[in-house]
Amino acid sequence: MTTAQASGETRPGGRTARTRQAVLAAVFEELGEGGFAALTMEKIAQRSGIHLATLYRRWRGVEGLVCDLLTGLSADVPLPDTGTLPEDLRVLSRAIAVFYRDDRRRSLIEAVVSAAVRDPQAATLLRTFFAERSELYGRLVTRAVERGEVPADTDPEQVMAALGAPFYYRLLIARGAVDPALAESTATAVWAAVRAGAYKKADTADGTHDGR
Amino acid sequence: MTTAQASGETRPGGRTARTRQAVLAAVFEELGEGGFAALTMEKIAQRSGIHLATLYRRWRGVEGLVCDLLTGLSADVPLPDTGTLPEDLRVLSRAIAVFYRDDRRRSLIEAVVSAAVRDPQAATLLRTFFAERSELYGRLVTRAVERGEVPADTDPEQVMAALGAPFYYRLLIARGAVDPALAESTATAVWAAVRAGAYKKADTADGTHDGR
DNA sequence: AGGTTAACGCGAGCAACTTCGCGTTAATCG
DNA sequence: CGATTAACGCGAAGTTGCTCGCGTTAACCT
Repeated sequence: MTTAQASGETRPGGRTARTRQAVLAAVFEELGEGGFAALTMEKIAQRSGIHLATLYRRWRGVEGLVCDLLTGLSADVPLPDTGTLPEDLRVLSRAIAVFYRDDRRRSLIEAVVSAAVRDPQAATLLRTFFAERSELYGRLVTRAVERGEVPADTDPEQVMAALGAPFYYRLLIARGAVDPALAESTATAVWAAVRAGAYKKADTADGTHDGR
Repeated sequence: MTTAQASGETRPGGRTARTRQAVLAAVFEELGEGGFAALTMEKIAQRSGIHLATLYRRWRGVEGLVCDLLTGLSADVPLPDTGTLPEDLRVLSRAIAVFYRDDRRRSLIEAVVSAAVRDPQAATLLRTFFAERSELYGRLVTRAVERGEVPADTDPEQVMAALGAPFYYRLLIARGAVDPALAESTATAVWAAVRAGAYKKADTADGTHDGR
């Protein structure tokens, strides 16, 4: 009891981090070849060189793996700031389209959505992940409100959901390619809808919008 | 060889149809309680009273079951015809929202999307199913074009995709309830976008738009 | 440097899912 | 009405996926 490390300490440095990186890299590459359907624990073990039992111990299964990969997916898409909302929307929309041109990223989203249907833990992760993104990119809208470009009670999160929705419809339902045309039409549509006041706050609840 | 029924004939009448109906009903109810995650072949066998081996023989697995159920899902949503496109869009949007208030329907869509990620056959089914629906409800837009309400080269299928997208985003990504507010904002947004000409045909291809 | 103990490698063992062969039931037709 | 044969019921066998116990490696601390 003289030592400080005592009982159940976690040990994140060195080897642990290295195996994690190797495994997640293997998952990402494997997703590129055959998608989630072909994603077997055994294949990942082979490709990463990490033993099968270790994978099950740390990640429980393929659901856990893709979830971990999603959280580690850095926000490669920068926050646009062109000065006007329609341009910001267009830039962001194009960036999303480019983002999903990569089969590995596309398959990753498919995988997490599929996992979320089966596993409540994955569902929570997915929800919070996109909520954070919506909040982050919602700054575009907040700035536009401050500039007086759009109605003052425009809800940034609704706008960002509207911007993303067509892409995920294309990915998951229509199951077609995410092409530049989709990016353009989506940006145009959202801008028109925002101007028309389609995304006002508290459509369902009444009152108490902050008077700041 | 004198008989006409000869070799490998299928036999759709009577018992076969009855078991199919019993099984699909069991799947539908089971989806209501616990969703796709809790959908086990054995549970369906118990609830429907059909033997496990029969289920595997006819449907291969849970993916096949939910796919069959989707195709049998009759179009309960009628085609609106109020006289103006914005009203038609609003009525249809509300109908979709009501449609997905039923947990069984919601879980069914989740299940098929999840299955489509894993099974190419389910993916094809999903794509064609929604393509047919888009084509069907696209008549709303075609009529509006004929009335001169919207730009002549408005693409009906794009409009219908735009109308559906926010609901599936809510269902699959945000994983929240489909509330009336979503229906209203979606209808308003799509109408504004259509007026702004966001959904013109052949954004990606050049030239040769038909001169009628 | 040396001790302690997470984290990993390894193979066997367990459990759930899926399929197979055969006998039985009930559509379909002469 | 009687013959034929899909489709189904039944239990057992086969396969896959996952877990467990134990020995080994290498971080972390003094």
